[in-house]
Amino acid sequence: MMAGTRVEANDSKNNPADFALWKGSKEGEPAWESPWGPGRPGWHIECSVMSCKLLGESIDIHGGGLDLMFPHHENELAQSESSSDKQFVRYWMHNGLMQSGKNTGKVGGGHDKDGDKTETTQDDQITNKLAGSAGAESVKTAVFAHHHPEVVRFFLLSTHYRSPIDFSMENISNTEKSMEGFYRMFETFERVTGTNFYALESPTTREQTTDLSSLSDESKTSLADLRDRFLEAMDDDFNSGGGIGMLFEMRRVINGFISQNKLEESCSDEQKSQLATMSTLFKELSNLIGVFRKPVEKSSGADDEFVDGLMQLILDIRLQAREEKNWGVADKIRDALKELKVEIEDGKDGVRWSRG
RNA sequence: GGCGCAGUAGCCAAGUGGCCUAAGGCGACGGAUUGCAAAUCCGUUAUUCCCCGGUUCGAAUCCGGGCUGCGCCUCCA
Repeated sequence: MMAGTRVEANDSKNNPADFALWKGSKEGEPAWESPWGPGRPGWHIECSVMSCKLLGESIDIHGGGLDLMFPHHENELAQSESSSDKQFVRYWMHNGLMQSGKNTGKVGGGHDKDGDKTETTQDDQITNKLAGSAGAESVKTAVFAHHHPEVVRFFLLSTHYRSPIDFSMENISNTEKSMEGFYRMFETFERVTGTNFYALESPTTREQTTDLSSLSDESKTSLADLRDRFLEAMDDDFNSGGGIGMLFEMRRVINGFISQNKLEESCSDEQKSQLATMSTLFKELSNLIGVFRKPVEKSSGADDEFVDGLMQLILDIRLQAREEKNWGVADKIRDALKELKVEIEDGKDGVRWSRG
């Protein structure tokens, strides 16, 4: 590092590489007595101390944003090892920063980069909120108001942790859309087997991995291959994006099994059990990255008795119209409901509806 | 100015020397299915990986030089 290239070298330092271990406290700040007067630990000390106290003098993995490499992690390393005389960290994992197309900069940090604010989009508003001082709390209000945390998690995992990720409502919506197919698959699973996907007991260790021996050779081979590739990706520096690709492929295999054998129409006990095996493997792997562990609660009043009653009435009328081949009325009802963000699907075994 | 990260299809994104005539998702288009849709399944959608050189039998992947975006080199954490 070239000391003092951007900021004047500080005269009070004996060495330009020196950094503050202890800071004098300002008005109103918590302070402790010390040989140098009332003060508090410097930022780097806080982390060294907490890490040492809670995790020991040596730890396996230290994570953090790329932006903290210098000076924070380097200083932590220097002081921790000077103090303990032991290796502080075995592996450093630095994640790429989240950035947002226009108003770039790190999201949720303490810096206030003033960009030219010529026009304001929804993304800008949210980005501005994220970059504000309220930090984590505003992330919650801004993003989680529109998207379930599971979607946000999936979004973050869809790219490699070391890569920068572009934050935008469009990108998150895209992720949400891509995930709908998974939730629909779980619903189909329940219709076919009569049991809930989330109730499946899936293994949590590699040794106990789901036993695929009851499956046909074809499904067994493709699923085992996808499992191997998933684990290979995750073993390779936590390549969650690569792993997620395998999850999508497993979805296709499972949906294909359901579709080819017309399981929605009739399903033998053996087929139910095979479907459960496939889904268990899917659950095993997806749970590894922390998704699809528990049901996502419906946001709108899906279990509202009044709404249910009304919907039942409307769908009965539409069913009658369809039986009389009165497509005009049937389609009018479907279109009108769509306007109200209620989706209708005519399945083999009846009509399904869902609020968007 | 120094150091670091990134640049892959319309968009998102994996792949970092031969398995790449480059996963997967979204979108688009065709087919099966459907009364029509929706959902699902099948197929098509990058001879090419920011640009220019080089190394190599072989490069998206390595090296050199550009261009572009971002981070750090301040305070705060």
